[in-house]
Amino acid sequence: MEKLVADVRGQLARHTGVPEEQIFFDSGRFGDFSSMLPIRLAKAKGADPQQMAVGLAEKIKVSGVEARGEQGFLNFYLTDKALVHNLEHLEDFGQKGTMVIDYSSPNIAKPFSVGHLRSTIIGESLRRIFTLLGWKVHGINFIGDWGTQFGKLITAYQIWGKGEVNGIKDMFDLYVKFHVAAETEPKLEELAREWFRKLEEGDEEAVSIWDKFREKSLEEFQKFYHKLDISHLEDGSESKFVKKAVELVDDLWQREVAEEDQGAIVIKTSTDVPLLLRKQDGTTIYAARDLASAIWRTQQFRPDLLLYVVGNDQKLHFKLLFEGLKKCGINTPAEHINFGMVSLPEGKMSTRKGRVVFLEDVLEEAWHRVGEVMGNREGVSEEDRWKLAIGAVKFADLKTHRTRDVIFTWDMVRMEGETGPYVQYATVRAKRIAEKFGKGKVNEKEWGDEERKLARQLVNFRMNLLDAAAQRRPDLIAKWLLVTTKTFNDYYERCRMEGSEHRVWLANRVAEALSRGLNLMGIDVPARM
RNA sequence: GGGCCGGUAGCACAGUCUGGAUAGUGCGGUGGGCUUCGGACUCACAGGUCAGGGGUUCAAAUCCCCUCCGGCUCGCCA
Repeated sequence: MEKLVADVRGQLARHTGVPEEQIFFDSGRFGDFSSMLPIRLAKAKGADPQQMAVGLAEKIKVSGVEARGEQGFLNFYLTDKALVHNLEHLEDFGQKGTMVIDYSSPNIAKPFSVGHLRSTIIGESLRRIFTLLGWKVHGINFIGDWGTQFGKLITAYQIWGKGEVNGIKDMFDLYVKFHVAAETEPKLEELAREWFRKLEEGDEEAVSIWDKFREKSLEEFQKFYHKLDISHLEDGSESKFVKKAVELVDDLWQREVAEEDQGAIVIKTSTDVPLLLRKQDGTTIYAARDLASAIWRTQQFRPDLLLYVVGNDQKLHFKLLFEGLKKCGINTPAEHINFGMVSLPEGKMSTRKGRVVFLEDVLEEAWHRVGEVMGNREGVSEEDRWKLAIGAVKFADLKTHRTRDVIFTWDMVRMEGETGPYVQYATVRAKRIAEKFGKGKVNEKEWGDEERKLARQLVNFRMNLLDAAAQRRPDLIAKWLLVTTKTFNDYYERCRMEGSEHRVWLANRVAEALSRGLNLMGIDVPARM
């Protein structure tokens, strides 16, 4: 498909003199892809757009593509034969480079909320998308398990928590208690700083308490990863880079890449804010560990690309970090894959104010709602039910434009309309047809407009996939899934598959394509629903 | 105050990069479709000053400028 598009673009460029990189195609509505180039050119020359479109259409000779001049537009239609060929090679991609994607990266001692979900789900989806495209992808979980807040936590533990910390909720209570008490007892902050310094110096007691917190938190995270089917994340915890960060800062200072400023160590940047690496009290801050980690990643994996799936609120941090990386001599392209922040109708989420939605509750609600829709339908296993619940949650999160802020409502676990279960339902249907009527047989000669429309939509997958990868936007795949589902449902409504080999064949292609698309969202297809 | 992002139907959103064909989709509302290859489906209708104003253009939701509203951010947190 891309090859055909590229060929058309090349010929168009040759015949018009417009550089290839200025030729863009719209896709979908008219033909398989289309261009408004004739209108632009005709305008410049004062010619008639439609005549120009027809003239250009005659000049484009790409096998498998029919060009038509329509209302001043150039619309390109794949021939039936080309459509079939593409349907049979929807997933052939060559080998690409290596990349490292930083995603999920929750903070320990804090509950997993719907806010943390986005990085995990978007990152996982990107990992799958790039893997399909032939990239070697390393997913890194930069778990937030270091920093001043652990000094606070240890302080709180010493005062109120002895021996009674069994889960994240307990840790969080300690954290909240500390903040409340610190308002009237400024000494606590000092104590916390002291404990953090001890921790960073490897003090036995501090480390053992910290270790306990860490272990309990990770246990809880693991539960979610299992449930969400996240299994390719490598542990790249922040704490692993403490020593490296300390050494790095010293080294950068000696080499005068970093400099002292108001008692702290910083790297100057193009903005008026420097990249702060070490505080006045001599302890490092997370930027130093981020930097050390990034350097480690480039040495360890030799990647062509570094991706960081982290929220909008850290845009400035990554701008500074990437500048710092360059100054350290790392020239690997690095991108901040920012995503929109989740808030509640009442306002910003705040765990401390109890204004937060926990992931656990969302999954439970989804599970509950699947049950409501399911009624007492038979043949739906426990496993299938979870696939639907998870499908609803993941799809709801992935379908909005990546960078857009989202307001959480319980619509997230809806089961009808533009939802995961809607797509899953169509996929199950298509699969059932395959089970019942077999593989069918390809025969495009029997195609009518209905078949063509469906085939076009399926073939469109490749362009959407490439777009989604290029823009790092899983939501584009989600959109494609919705349109494909709608197209298939429409087809299903009008055309009987039974007794028609070529239609059964097409239904098989639908089942494959939808399953693949859902897989890229991290969503499984249930056997029954 | 500076920087970045957003404002499209009652609600949630796509479309903005790269101006162009009738501004789309879902939820909610109203009214239809089961002699079913699975109704978590489907069809139709109602619903729009594309925040407001100005500009560029044959053509603006889309590009430029101004204003208003909301979010994020602006070194010793992560």
